[in-house]
Amino acid sequence: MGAVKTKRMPRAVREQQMLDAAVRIFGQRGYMAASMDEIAELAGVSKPLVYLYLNSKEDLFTACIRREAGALTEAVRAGVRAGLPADRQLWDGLQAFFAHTAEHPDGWSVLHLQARTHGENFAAEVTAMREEIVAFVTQLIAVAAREAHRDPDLPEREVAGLAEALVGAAESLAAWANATPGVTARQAAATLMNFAWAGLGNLMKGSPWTPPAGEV
Amino acid sequence: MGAVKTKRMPRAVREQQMLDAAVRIFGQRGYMAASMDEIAELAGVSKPLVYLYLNSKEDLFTACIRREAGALTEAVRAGVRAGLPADRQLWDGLQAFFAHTAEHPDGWSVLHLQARTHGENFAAEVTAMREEIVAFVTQLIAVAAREAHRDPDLPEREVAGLAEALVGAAESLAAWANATPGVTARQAAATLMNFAWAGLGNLMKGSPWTPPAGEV
Amino acid sequence: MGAVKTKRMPRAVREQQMLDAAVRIFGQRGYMAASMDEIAELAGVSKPLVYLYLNSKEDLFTACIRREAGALTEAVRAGVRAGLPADRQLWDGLQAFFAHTAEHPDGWSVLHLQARTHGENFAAEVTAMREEIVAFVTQLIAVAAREAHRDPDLPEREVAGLAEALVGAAESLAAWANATPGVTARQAAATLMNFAWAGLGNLMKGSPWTPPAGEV
Amino acid sequence: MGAVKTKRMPRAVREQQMLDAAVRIFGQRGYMAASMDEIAELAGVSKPLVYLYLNSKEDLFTACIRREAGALTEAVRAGVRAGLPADRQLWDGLQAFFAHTAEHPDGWSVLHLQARTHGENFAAEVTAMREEIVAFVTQLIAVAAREAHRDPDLPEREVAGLAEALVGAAESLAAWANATPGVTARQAAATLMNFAWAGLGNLMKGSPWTPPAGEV
DNA sequence: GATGAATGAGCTTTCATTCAT
DNA sequence: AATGAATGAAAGCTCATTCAT
Repeated sequence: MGAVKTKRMPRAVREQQMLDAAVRIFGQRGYMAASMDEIAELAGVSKPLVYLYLNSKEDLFTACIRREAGALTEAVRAGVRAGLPADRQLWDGLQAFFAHTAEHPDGWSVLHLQARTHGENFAAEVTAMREEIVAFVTQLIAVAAREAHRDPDLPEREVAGLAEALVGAAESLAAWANATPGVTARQAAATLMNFAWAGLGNLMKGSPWTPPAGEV
Repeated sequence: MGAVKTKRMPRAVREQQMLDAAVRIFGQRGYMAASMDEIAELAGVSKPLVYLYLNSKEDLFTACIRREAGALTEAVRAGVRAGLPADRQLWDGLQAFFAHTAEHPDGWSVLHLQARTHGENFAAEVTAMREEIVAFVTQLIAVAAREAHRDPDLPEREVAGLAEALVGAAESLAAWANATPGVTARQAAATLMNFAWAGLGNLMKGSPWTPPAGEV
Repeated sequence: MGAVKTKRMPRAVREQQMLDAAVRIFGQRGYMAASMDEIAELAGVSKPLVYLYLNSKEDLFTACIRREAGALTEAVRAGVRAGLPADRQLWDGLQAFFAHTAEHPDGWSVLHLQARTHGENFAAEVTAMREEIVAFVTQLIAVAAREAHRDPDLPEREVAGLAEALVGAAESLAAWANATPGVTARQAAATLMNFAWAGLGNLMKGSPWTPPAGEV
Repeated sequence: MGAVKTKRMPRAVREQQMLDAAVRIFGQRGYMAASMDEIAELAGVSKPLVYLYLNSKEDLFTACIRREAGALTEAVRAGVRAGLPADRQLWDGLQAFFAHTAEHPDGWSVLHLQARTHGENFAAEVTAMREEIVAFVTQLIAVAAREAHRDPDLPEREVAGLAEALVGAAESLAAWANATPGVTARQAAATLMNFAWAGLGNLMKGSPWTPPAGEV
């Protein structure tokens, strides 16, 4: 027959199907425009089952945010190896970040656009993840400063601002790379590394940052 | 007295009141969660009048976007004087940008968050404005390269990516500055200039970009 | 310049303009779907003026019905000359009726369709006119019976039913003639005369009614 | 007990209840004046259920038209037996028609008044049914002509006009019979048969059409 | 004689959510 | 484990109607 309506699956599996559907719908329509009807239909289940498992639209959306946030941080974490020089760690992390967002546009839409536009509660979920990433970058900058024997230390707030700017630039480039055909994750990462590490000033003088040799 | 229900005003005035109210509600609630009832009430008029003048929720939102986009670009334009060195122009422009977004948080929310999350038509309105700004920055980078006698020229796509990153970082810092008490527009602009002009690498070596002397 | 907005005209003229517009809109859109806005615009005046002169939507519609009913009965009356034989009077009246309805489709729509579909009050207005016409036809039938020396008289209710059927057939043919290209008022009248005067039975036997000679 | 709020019934049943209510309200108030609220209330359900099952006001109205049109043609069809003489078939059909319209005044109002006054789409639904009936009558007239050995044949357009007139007269008499106390379906049918078959001319001469003998 | 400004009331439609099985 | 049947509440939008000039 073909697309038989598969029935009676364990709860964990069903839940993932529902989240898959929800992320897709939320990512494409937006939180408010998404209807529980559509999500249930895409998930291939009845609406009451969605409510039985996920409780409410709010809870469902929160679950989506959490899952996608977890997946993204996990992808970045997996791309970075501690112990390497700071710029190498940043380079690896950025590549992982751009690759993941390119592969999961709906998830990225949920995190970057939808969650931030529909109330403090949802925004807070993303903020938590974002702060984790900002903290990682902050610490990388501090390490780099130490590696460069910078003295005195950069003021803390200054570092925070720089990390914020770096992360913001990355988020923005993710959208740009997704929207501009022919821009790969690697290119996006390289552009950002140049911008961040060498700075426009150095670029002008012809001394850009260069990707580490011997990479895949 | 105070908020007396003022009556019978010319259309142009009423329209501005409605846009004021709409920007506030849209900025705080989001496009979909905003109700025409609430907007009308905040504007101090009945709903039919809103429809009579602004036509529909979509048209009202578009009108908000256009007005706020115009105000923002105008503010930046007014902050920059052509003829000055590129870094000075960027510095002035960033200060104007951060000052304006700090003073009009709802307008900024409409442009940066709401308009991009609710359909291509709205997003296109913002994209138009954003491209204007990106073009301005792109040209500044090109001028800077010429001033620095960079040879050969930076590839075009590379410049586009850099401009994109710079603008993205600025947008991100605007939100950060608004949310972090004690961060002024000037400080946000300085952080970003450092990041962009000197680059993290130079910062590490202790040679940051410095604001031009003799400023207000 | 061209369509200058003519201003300040005597009340009677303005009222006719309004009724013209109203008949057109009511006839095409229907009573409920017609909006006072549209009528005022088509009449070239502001809405308050319509209310000043015609009072309310209901009154306006009633005024339309009365005017169009008057025009129709007047047209039929003008087509008939008393003193002629009954069939000649009927033939003349039918021609006048079909000619008038063909020339005033919106007015006919108001009378035949709209007025009967929107409440007893409006329907009653039309019924008054219709009864006048039915009475005229009833009397023609009675005259014809006398001319034919029919004995005994047809029962009254029977005559009423026949008149009703004749008028109903005429109304129906009016719509049919308007909708069927190439059918003239004269042809419609001839078809109905055949049907009514000769009857299908006679038609079958090859003895139809024939239009009176020496006509225009 | 009585009108207990019966709950939880199968969809098909509920749909019929909704159509019953809708025909009643549409028939009495008219399409536009009918409110979905009122229909839902009369059907004993909530408004969302009406929309869930019938989709929209337009679709609901169309469903009403279709159901009532089907019921009417079915009633007429059931009243007529092929193989009998043409006048007998017409006589039977008319009786069935007048009986059905008398028993379902709201349905008849929907078909005859409302559907024709509110847009081409609705009118087209009725026109389809009406054409079926006109075609039936047209063919009866043709058969009658053959039975009477009429030579030459009546021109086609003439027959069409006659059928149109006959049907129009029937429609008109239906309203008249409903509104005139004491007029039965049988009497209405007899009046129309006289009018149509004998013609007024023959009636005058005292040779009316007579109902077939030995009828129920 | 004529109008720009304004509104109360009501309409169709949709949605998140629950009940009974 | 799963669903067909059902709804309270609210949203966007329109309309006949009036006020103040």
